[in-house]
Amino acid sequence: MTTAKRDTYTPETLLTVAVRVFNDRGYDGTSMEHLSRAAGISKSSIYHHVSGKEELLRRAVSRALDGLFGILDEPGAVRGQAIERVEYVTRRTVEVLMAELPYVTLLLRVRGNTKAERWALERRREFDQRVADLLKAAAADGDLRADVDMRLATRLLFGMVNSLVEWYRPPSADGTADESGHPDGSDGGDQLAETVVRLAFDGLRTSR
Amino acid sequence: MTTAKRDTYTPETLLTVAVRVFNDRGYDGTSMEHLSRAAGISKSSIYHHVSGKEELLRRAVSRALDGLFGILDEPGAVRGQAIERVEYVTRRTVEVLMAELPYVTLLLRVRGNTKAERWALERRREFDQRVADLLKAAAADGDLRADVDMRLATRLLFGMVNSLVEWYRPPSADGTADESGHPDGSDGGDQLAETVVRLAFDGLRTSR
DNA sequence: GTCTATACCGTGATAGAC
DNA sequence: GTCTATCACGGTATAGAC
Repeated sequence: MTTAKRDTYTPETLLTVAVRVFNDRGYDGTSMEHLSRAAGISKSSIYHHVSGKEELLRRAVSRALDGLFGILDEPGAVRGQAIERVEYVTRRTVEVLMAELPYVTLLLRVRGNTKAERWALERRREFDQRVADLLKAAAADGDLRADVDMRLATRLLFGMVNSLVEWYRPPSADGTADESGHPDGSDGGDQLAETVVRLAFDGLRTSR
Repeated sequence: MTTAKRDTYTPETLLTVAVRVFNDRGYDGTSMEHLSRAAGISKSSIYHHVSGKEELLRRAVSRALDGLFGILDEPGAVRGQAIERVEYVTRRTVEVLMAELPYVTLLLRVRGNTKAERWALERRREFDQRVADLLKAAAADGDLRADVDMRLATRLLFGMVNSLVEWYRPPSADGTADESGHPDGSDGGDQLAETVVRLAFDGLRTSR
């Protein structure tokens, strides 16, 4: 915050490194040894900043959940027709996924083995439920197809949206083409969110 | 195979148990101790049947991949209009996911830390590529929307389809209602595959 | 085919010097 | 704030008796 060059770690900067490794090897597949090598400091130095592996996980999923729940309080999510709110939340969820990619990635992969993980799963279900309620309202308005259960529709919608974490890679900061195997959006920037919404709501087929 | 009651383990029956635990705790989060307790035999007895944890993983993802690649050789996937073949493969993928749920679940969660995992990832990409080619053909026919890159469309389609492993639970054998938190399809049986196809290709919105 | 006992190593975490 | 040294534990895997 104060110094220009951060040469020493804070819990924040350490988190950045840790989340990257967690996403690479999986949380359970990551040892403190792995983290220490990635951070360039010794194992014991890590314990100077955080209480252990699980605190890093807690901080990471917290950040992801804050981003997602924040959407539900935005004007576009609370005002207007249900169908418009649904599309808004969908679009914003894609945007939050892109903006907080590593944190959300970790959140979506949590299994529930520890207390922090179970808490994360519970809050995720809460978020899904809130969105499912929105879908139900839009269906009641006659704006979403009546032949499909809206809980199922919500699951499939999130399945599509959340899959972003498996393949989306942010454009590199220096205009260089990203050749990391997983290509980046290739849609020009925020266009991706719009594409996802159109595909989810209007379908893959040629518009009739 | 020969005896009616299997009281002793074979690699096959052991695999059934192991895959369940892997999916529950994550592969890396599962120790041989966990497996031995779930199987009701000692750790060392497991090594009598399989060479170790990774062989169990290899067998599991193999089975999943066989199921998926099998689809591409079925008549419905090789004959007819591209758009029809795409819908067929999509529907069948859902069905294979349901039929081989635990195995495919494990496949879809593989991270790439070991050789077996990297091989699985590679074959998955191969399958995705084959389907992406089908989508491109259907787009060239003018049957899929021209405003979306078909690689992106394939990813989102698989995102939706593959999400099944996160929430679909097979109906219980004894007709009892499934109250396991994650409700089962609730769509009557094979209807689910049809619903996914309709949602993916025609969208969530009311048909115009 | 299953067991107990054990080898051996990597794990998360701590102590204490600098 | 970082290090080296060390601990107790749990991990995979093996040996050999029954």
